[in-house]
Amino acid sequence: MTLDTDKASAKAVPAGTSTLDLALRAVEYLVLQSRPVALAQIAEALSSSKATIYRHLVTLQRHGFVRQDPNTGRYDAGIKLMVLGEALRQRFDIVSAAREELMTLRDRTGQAVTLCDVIDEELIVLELIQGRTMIEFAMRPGTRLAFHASAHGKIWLAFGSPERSRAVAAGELKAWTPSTIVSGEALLAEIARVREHGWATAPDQVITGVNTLAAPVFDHRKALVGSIAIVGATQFIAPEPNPEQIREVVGAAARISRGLTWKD
Amino acid sequence: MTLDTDKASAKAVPAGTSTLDLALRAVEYLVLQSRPVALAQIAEALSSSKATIYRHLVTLQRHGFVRQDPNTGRYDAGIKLMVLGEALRQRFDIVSAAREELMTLRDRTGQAVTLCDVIDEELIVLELIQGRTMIEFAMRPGTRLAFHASAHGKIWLAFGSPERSRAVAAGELKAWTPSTIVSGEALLAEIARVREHGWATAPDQVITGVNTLAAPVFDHRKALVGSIAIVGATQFIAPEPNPEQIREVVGAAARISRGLTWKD
DNA sequence: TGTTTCATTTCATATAATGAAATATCATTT
DNA sequence: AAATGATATTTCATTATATGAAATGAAACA
Repeated sequence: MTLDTDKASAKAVPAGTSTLDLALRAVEYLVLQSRPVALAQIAEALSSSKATIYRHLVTLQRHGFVRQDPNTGRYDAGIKLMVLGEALRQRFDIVSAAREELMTLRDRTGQAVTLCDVIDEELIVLELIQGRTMIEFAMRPGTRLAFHASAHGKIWLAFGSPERSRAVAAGELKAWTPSTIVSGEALLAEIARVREHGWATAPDQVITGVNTLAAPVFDHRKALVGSIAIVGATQFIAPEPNPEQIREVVGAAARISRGLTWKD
Repeated sequence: MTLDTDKASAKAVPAGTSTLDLALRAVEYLVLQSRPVALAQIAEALSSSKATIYRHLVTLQRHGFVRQDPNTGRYDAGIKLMVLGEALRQRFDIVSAAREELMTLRDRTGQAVTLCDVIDEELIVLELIQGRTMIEFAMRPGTRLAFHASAHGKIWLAFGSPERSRAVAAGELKAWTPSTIVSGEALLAEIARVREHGWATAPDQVITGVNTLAAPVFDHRKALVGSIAIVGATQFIAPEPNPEQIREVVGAAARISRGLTWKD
């Protein structure tokens, strides 16, 4: 039917509720602000009336998504978002399946360890086992990573669907540091190398002075379900990591994979 | 005007939007489920129609609060909750102000370190610097703690508003372990002791075999703005902690307090 | 005491959410 | 290859309910 195309171009809103849309925008707006904001300001930012926003805030507050500063009466994002975020994170099977191996990996390598998963084409940090450095604060659970500029991402490009790697290589490749791979061709070559080796690195490609060494986790059907990595200063994880580090990371990933075998 | 009272008793809903309320209940429902659920099931659980829920889910999905399983078409909570949760956590001033001291404290004591704050009368873990044990997984940022059954909580009762400690002592005191303080009288005595010492412990009171040693962080006006603690096996943090541990925790708390002095 | 800055409530209006039922889509089974 | 069953999705008439302008209230400030 050609109507679909017409509709899509004419009215970009196929279904949904505008009331809810406004309310969600209010929540996101509040999270972005760094301090509580006045009702009038929210209403103006969303080009809506104070009364409307007010009623939404009341409902949002009742659910804990929004809070009101007891002193100033201004509104702010509520802690429910933090609580729900953590509850959601815990729900990923791989998080509990990998936990012990990740701790062991950190203790054996001395570096911070991260676990990532792709959810709706977004590369998300699900777990961080801290080392002794501060760099890892950039790798908190809930953080989104770039496919082309992270060791985790390269694992997902090398062992995930070909569509994804093609799409990423063809898209815009933002440079985070001077070392970030920005050419599609170079990226595809790097992906091939990663596939061959079975592990990936990203020296100076996310943060200068920091390197990551990642390996893939598969389920019983050989489908990629996660990636794990050690993260540390280039001083500890060289651009060409030492064989023992590689063995540790790849080995831990393989053991987690094995642990997933008997699962659905 | 007496009408207010009448209204309040007759209709408990003073303001707000029912549409939004339904949508938020849908989000919370999805977070609670451990797997994606079918539209019909959500509609039934919230006693609403499929069409209504569908449209809400579309909007929620557009904002990332909800995702749809590409294979089954079923709905699930979206990662936006995780991303927003982490963004929100970062916004608390005390988190960045305390970061370095907390790292130092962990390195000097060898134990995991936590930072808590009270937001809208809820005691929330805002930061966790991991040690080498697994117990700390129960103390992730976003976790809610009980005032009467945690070292952090006792700090907030001892150095916070008298109304709070009175209310908590008078309320129900849930027993998490056999060692949890369940009598209001005993709790008040404990609070007095904490206030006198300047630090609190909770041996076996949250999880058996685990102890916590907490101290208060104040702002320039001597108002309580946070609490920090070391968390570890009772083996490492005795019910009566050794003087050095106490000195470390109380000292770190004092330094963080001092760091807040020049701030608003 | 007057002034500003907020939140909150009221009320008439029509916008926009609603539910029942029809339809589409897809995977799996026969 | 056709049938089945699970699911999402769209349609449409109806009115419930979200809406905005303006009035009010409350509190902090000078």
